Amino acid sequence: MREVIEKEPRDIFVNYLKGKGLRNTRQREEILDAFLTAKRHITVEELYKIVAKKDPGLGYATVHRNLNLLRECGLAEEIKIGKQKMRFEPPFGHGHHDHLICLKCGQIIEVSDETIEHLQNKLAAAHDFAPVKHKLEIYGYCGKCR
Amino acid sequence: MREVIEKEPRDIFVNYLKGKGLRNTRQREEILDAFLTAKRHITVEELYKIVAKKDPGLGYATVHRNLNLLRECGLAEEIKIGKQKMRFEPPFGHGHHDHLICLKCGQIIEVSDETIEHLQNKLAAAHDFAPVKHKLEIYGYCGKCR
DNA sequence: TTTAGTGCAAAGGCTTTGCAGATGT
DNA sequence: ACATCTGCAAAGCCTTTGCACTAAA
Repeated sequence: MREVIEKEPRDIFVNYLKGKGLRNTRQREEILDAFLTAKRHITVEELYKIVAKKDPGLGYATVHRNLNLLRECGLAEEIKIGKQKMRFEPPFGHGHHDHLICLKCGQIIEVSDETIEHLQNKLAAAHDFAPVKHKLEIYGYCGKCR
Repeated sequence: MREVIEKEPRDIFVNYLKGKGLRNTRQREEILDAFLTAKRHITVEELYKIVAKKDPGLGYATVHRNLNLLRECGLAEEIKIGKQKMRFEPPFGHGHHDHLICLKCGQIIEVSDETIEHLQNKLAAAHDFAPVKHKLEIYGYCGKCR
């Protein structure tokens, strides 16, 4: 009676591939798995090392190519803080991208609050904008570094 | 009777230089001016072209070096969206870093709302965190692209 | 005059691309 | 079978660095 709504990251990816006539390969599975399982904010190099450990022949370029696909379909987002390397962020908690970021030690605390959904809709409505998702980053100092 | 509180971007920069025993040069002035005057989210190349027009001998490396200083003292922030080039964002509206970003055309609408200040303090308080500033990005589709 | 800054060019570091062989569909 | 993928290595693109000269303080 109804289509399965694509909700799981894996489904989103597979559907995206299908929609573009792309194929699903062993390497794609491995990279997707590693990415989704990873700690937050993984670098390309970290991801490469993880997959290369299981699949030593896998190439760096393949990681890049697939990370680009993951970004295109909305599963990966780049973030860069200060001089740190670029990192890719997996989709946490179904659209919760709210972070407290320590300016000193770089620690990132993930938080969540409903208020922001309302705020999002309110701001969007005021600017003829259809919101899809948001990202909130609060910079400051964590308990240890204060 | 009282010190001038460093508030203007220019003062922040000059004080930062002083504090580190660095010098103020013609090139620094030009780059700072161009950066502060620039449209939002300028790329290194765009900034280079602006200053190089006024001062043809000025080198690319100098722009980079000074952009790094601007970042170190908190005046410049890197942002990257999708496959776009890295951009540097000047400090707008005294700490307002709230954007509506169109997923299709890439347009960035700057917005501002007080609610978020409260939200920031609330979230920070709940995690033993001392907030300094925030950045909110709402992704979606603008009126034209909807 | 002393030390940091600049410009240039070379070096680095990371991402993308070209190609031949491998592999989903 | 046919078009896409992969792995490798080369090419590209920015950013950073080394050095001799210039210029703030």
